[in-house]
Amino acid sequence: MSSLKHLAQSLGLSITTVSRALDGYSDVAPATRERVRAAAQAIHYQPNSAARSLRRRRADAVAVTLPTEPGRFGPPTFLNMLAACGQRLAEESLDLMLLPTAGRAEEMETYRRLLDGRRADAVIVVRTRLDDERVAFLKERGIPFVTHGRTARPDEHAFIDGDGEAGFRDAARHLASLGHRRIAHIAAPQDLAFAHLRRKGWLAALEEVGFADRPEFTAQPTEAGGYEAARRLMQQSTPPTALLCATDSMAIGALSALKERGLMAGRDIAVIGHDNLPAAAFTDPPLSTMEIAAPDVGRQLAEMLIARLGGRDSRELQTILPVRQVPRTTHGPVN
Amino acid sequence: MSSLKHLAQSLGLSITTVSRALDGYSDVAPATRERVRAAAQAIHYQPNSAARSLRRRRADAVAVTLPTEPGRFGPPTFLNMLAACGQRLAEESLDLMLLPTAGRAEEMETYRRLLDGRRADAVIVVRTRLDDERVAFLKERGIPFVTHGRTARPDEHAFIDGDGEAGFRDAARHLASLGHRRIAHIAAPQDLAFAHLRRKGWLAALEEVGFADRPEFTAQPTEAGGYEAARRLMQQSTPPTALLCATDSMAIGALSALKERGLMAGRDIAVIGHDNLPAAAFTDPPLSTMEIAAPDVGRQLAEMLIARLGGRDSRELQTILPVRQVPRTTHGPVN
DNA sequence: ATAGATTCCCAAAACGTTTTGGAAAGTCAA
DNA sequence: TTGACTTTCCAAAACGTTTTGGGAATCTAT
Repeated sequence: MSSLKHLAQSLGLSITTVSRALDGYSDVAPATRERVRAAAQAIHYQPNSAARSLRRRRADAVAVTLPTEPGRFGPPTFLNMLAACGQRLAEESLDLMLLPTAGRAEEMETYRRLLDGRRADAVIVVRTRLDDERVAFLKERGIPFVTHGRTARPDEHAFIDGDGEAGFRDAARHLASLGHRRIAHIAAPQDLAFAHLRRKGWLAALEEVGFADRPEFTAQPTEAGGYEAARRLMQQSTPPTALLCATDSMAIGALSALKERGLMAGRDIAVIGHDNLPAAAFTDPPLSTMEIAAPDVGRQLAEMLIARLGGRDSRELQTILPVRQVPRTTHGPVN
Repeated sequence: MSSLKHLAQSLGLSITTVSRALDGYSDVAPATRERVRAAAQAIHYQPNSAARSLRRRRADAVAVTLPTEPGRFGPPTFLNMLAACGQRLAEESLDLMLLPTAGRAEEMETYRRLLDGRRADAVIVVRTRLDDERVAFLKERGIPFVTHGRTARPDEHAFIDGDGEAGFRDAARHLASLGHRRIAHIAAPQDLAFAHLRRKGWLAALEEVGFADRPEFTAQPTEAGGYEAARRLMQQSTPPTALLCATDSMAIGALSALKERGLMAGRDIAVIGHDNLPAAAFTDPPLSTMEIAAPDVGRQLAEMLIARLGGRDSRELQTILPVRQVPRTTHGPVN
């Protein structure tokens, strides 16, 4: 059964030598090495991963737990990011494990099982919350990890994030410069770090230009959430003239609500989203939005994880990516 | 280091007894069993997964390879399906590994590494193609697997799929009954099984009612693809009065192209998609579409995988889920 | 009291690698 | 020829489980 043993027997060599030949050690004669390699190739030899992990004391796997609280989904492009990340990890022969969890208790349980059982060497934290118990747990345990999005204490761990705060500040400023005086924010739940920062950027711009009126509504980061929020905001006695939405999904919902009230985005009211989803270019009218100005967040995330596994200090691994405005039609002036 | 050894020492028992106590064997005294369990709980004992896999000769993991050919992405809801699948698998303590691959050569390489190295016990095949070398490989190797979508020979393996053929047949029939005479199909690449079946359903309905005119255009299953296809189809001298789109993403792109030509979907032309994406309810006008009439495809997929791992015959594991029409506004009559 | 069951436990052998600590043979300098 | 190096190989010990095949008490039935 044992493949290495098999190989050794068929070659008349010891297991040790075969192993070392395949790993390219210098204490095996070049001729032998080649002979072993050829034989290994011939029988499609692949070291048994469990045995290797056991001996080398590492799993060669990275885990990402996926909170699937009902009604809350990540952006549709999330899988693409994971895919890019996984591809880079694969180059280091690290596998990506996807661990969906429902509810926080279950999530911590999963973490424990994972880490006490040495099933993964490192962890990716997504849908990061401002105050995130997962981060606390991982720090305490000393497991390498990178968060996608910041926590309230980002200086204490590795993370990668877009500069949503600047993006929303810039967008709100721009709207103000176009003459908007009532710039509303359609917010995502504020325990999520990205949602908090985007709101913060919006708020900063409003304070800056001295608008006391700061209409906002918080909803789930989905089309339905955006629809509901826009409907509510437009019901006010003096409704906003601009809607700055935490995500494109919300903006798409908002567009639909506006249409129902006979308003045309980009003419009667401004709408801006965030993410630049593929669908955003095809809404009616085409959605003005913003996006992280890096084509390969997933890959960079992987890179940081690899660095972390290689012992790099987490304080050197804190990336804030610039956010680029993608103006289309819906941000137009109202007056 | 060895945790089981640690436990044994601290309890004054043998490793064997501790192991068997935790596994609930009957040849350990109830009192001892409880003592061991308490101690294990106290130190958060989790069996080392590599050691366990090595000894039990199974990885307790299921792999899904994710083709990421440029320009082709899965539907945005794909991650949700995987999450649901992973959750069910977790209940059987099976982990889900996500292996993104670019290009088919790399994909087969990944399969080999995975299976020769005994890294996964079973495989999920997604983005199934009509003639799929992955399926051939897995069948030859005798690895349990389930495909998401059928191949050209679906009777020979386990699969789960929606009845896209019936869905598109029904939709086309309905359009014909509304008086449409030129019902076009916006198709996805025909090597993908789902795309082939949907086109087949459309074609069957047209043959049935005797329409000789069968306008169609094939594009990538994205908004951009749908946009391009719609534009092309509408340029014809006598353009179609209905667009049956392989996916909602394509339909969203098509809507945008129609709007540019001043056409209002649901009044001037009919549009129907497939998937019932969250965004489909919020397009303008709201998109008529269809969806798999099961809320838990991911879970069912997991269930089949588990059955397969339990030795169930693959011929008993072939699920075709009915497709339900979701009429909204865009399917309306043109005359 | 004794043979046979039953209950509770354990030593040791796997599983398939990697790595340690040599050993044997060959080379070279004196 | 001898001693010191090199080169090339290998036996054995891990890594932490699970499982096999008992063994020693204790209990039951005669």
